[in-house]
Amino acid sequence: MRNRRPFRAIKGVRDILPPESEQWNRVEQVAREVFATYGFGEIRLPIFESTELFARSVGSETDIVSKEMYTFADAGADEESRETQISLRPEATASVCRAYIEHGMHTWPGDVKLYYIGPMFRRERPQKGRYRQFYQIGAEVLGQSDTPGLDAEVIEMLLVFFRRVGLDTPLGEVRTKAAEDRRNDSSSASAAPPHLRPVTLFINSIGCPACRPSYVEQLRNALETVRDQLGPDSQRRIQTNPLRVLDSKLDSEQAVIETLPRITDHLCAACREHYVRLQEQLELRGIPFVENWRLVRGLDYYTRTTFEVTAPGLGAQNAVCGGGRYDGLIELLGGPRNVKGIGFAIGTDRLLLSLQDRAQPKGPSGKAAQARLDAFLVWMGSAEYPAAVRLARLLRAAGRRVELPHDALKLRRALELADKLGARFAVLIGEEEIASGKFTVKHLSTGEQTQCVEADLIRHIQAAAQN
RNA sequence: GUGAGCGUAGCUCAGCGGUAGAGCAUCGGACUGUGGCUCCGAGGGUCGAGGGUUCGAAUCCCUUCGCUCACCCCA
Repeated sequence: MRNRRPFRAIKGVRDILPPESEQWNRVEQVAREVFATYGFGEIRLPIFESTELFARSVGSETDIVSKEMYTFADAGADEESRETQISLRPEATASVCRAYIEHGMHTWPGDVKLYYIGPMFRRERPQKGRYRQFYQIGAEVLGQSDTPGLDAEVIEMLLVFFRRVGLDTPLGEVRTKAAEDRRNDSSSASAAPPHLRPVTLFINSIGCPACRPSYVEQLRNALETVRDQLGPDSQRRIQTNPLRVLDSKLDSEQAVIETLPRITDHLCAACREHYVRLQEQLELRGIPFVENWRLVRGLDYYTRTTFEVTAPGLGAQNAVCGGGRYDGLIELLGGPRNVKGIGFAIGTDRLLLSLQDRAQPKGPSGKAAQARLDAFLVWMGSAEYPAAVRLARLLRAAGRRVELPHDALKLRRALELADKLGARFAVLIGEEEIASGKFTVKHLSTGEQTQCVEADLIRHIQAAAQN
């Protein structure tokens, strides 16, 4: 603490340090594997885009665009250019759509399935599970198809991922005839114990340009009649965005909101049909869901299907994933007509929070627990150092994790360090070892010590690492 | 943008008017080629910052900054 004002991370951003960063890599790796089995390929996107892209797609009246984006003028750009205003991406669906159009992906065979992994930026007040730089794992399907089976498969993939990564995710088997018969045979239905607090899937349909406007008008009228029972935020939204009133959390507004007209009662025939069939498709896949007519996503581009997954252990911000269908977005951004889209975004920070919330105090803890060292090389004098360097290179080439101190340490000190770093073996390289050509290998948890030549030593350490 | 709680050593915290402490961690010693245990010792703080009250402030008051949680909104 020498400096008067040491540098600190900017508000709302944070470092993810080694033991935890391994979990992040694991989670992201599972996503890659699961998504690949569903035919998705990774798209790597720019961190910033034209501000206009987000204004058009997410919606210029949304909170995200109107007050949460990190926007700046690109210094080198032409004053007249539309590209002058740049924003750090607050979400990635807009970028995926831009890339889809830019690269003519509508000519690709079949549906275009893409996933992305990376940071997003929103200038909000930080709180538990919410950061100004946060991370998302997202997936999008773009193409001609808008069949509910596709929506259901995207949700299935999401839940398979959650389960693989270790969240308690209720996910039954696919309901074939044979599966139904088996189910009926077993007398006791195996309901999940309530204390497990599994993730919950909420679904809704928010209609399409054919039916939503008239519903919004009805809702607005209904809201006007109860205006005096609403708080200032909700009163303001009666004009700006009546749908947003629905997901208010104010206790004082809950009773009134329950009396409002519900969009699911005002869908057009096509949207109604789509929503009903979505539910059938979810049931077919053994996916439990909860209808939530108040689930209104905050982005303008959504149509029909919207969904959200909440997980335990997260505080007030308990949504780990949000998603939905956005059938008009590609065209809105100047792309080809009739390209439909559906996708989701998982909040990685929140996912990790929920995983860490599960009690899991097994095994060694601390720095030593994660990346376990296979060997700590102990050399006694500068004459033995070259032999240690050579051995380190050989062991590492074999894939072992090796620590080689580069300053002379007393033996006592070296073994103590090896122990603290959680090494499995200490290899002693001193005068005796050089003279005999045999290294001394000490197994640190048992204290057993043996002597062996280089080839045997490597085999020995390899073998122990395989279990 | 609004509200509440909290800021003392690297970490977790005690002290709450009399001039800075503990545990853990780090480093050294007891212990010259044998770690985990024990014992001894050391380093490390403008008690978040600024102002006020007082003979005297880490302690009381005000302001400010930071962190956390919540509202808002979203992942």
